[in-house]
Amino acid sequence: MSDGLARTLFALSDTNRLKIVELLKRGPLPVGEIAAQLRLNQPQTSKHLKVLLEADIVRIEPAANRRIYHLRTEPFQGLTAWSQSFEQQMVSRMTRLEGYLEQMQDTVNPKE
Amino acid sequence: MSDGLARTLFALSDTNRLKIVELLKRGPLPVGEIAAQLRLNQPQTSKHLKVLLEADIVRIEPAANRRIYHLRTEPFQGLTAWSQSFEQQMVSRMTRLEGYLEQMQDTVNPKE
DNA sequence: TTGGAATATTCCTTTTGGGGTATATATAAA
DNA sequence: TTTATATATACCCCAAAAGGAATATTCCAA
Repeated sequence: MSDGLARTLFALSDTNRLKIVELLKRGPLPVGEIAAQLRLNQPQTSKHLKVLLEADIVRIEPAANRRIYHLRTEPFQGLTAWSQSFEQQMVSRMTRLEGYLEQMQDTVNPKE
Repeated sequence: MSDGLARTLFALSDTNRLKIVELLKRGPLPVGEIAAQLRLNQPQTSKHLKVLLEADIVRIEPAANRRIYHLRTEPFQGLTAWSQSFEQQMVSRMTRLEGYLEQMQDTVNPKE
C-alpha cells in the first residue's frame, strides 16, 4: 500500500507521459528528440519528464549539453509484481469458492 | 483520455481508490462496507467506485437494495502484460548493447 | 569572452479532480 | 400506500494539473 505505487501509477496515467514511456522503451533519447517525435513543445516535454523522473521511472544521463533520458526497470518490475498479486489472489479466491459450491452440492445431492 | 490503459492507470493512481482496490482484493463488498472499513464517507466512496467502474476495474452485482462491487481480473492481466513487455524489451536491448560493446573491444583489441 | 544550442524553470490561464453537504433515486419492508 | 435503508447524483469550493509563452540556465565552441 506504500504510496510509491500511487505515484508510479499517476506518472503513467497521462497520455503524453505514456507516449514518452512507450517511446523510451525503444531506447534512450534526449529531450529534443522526444519532443520532436511526439510533436510536443519542449517545455511541456521537460515538465512531463520531470514528473517521470520524480516517480523514478526515468533517469538522466548527461551528455555534453544534452540530457539523455533512460527508462528504469525497477518500477515496471514493481508494477508487474503488484498486478500479478491480484491475479493470483483472485484466482485462488475463485478456486476456494468453487470448492465450497461443490461441497454444497454434495450436501444437497450426496454421492452414494 | 480515451486511451484504455491510461484510463486504467489513472483510476488506480489515487490513494483512496488504491485502498478500495486492495480491499476488494479480499472479496466483493457493498458500498457501505467499503466506506466503513476505509473511513470514507459514502458519497466519495460512490464517486471513487464510479471511476473504477468506468475504467472497467470493478463490476456491480445488485443484491436487494445493495450493490456489491467485485474486482475484474482483465485489467490486471492487461497491466501485467504491459508492464512485463517493458522488462523484456529493456533486458533484450541491454543484451544487444553488451554484444555490441564486446564486438567493439574485439575490434580494438583483437584475439588471435 | 561571446554566441549558440539544448534544456529547465517561471508565470499565467484554464481545466480537472477530490472533498463536503444536501438531495435524489431505488429497493425492501411494514 | 408510507417508511427505512442503501446508494447515486448535484452543487459548491479549493487545490492541483496541464498547456502556452517567455525567460533563465547550462554547456560547448569559436
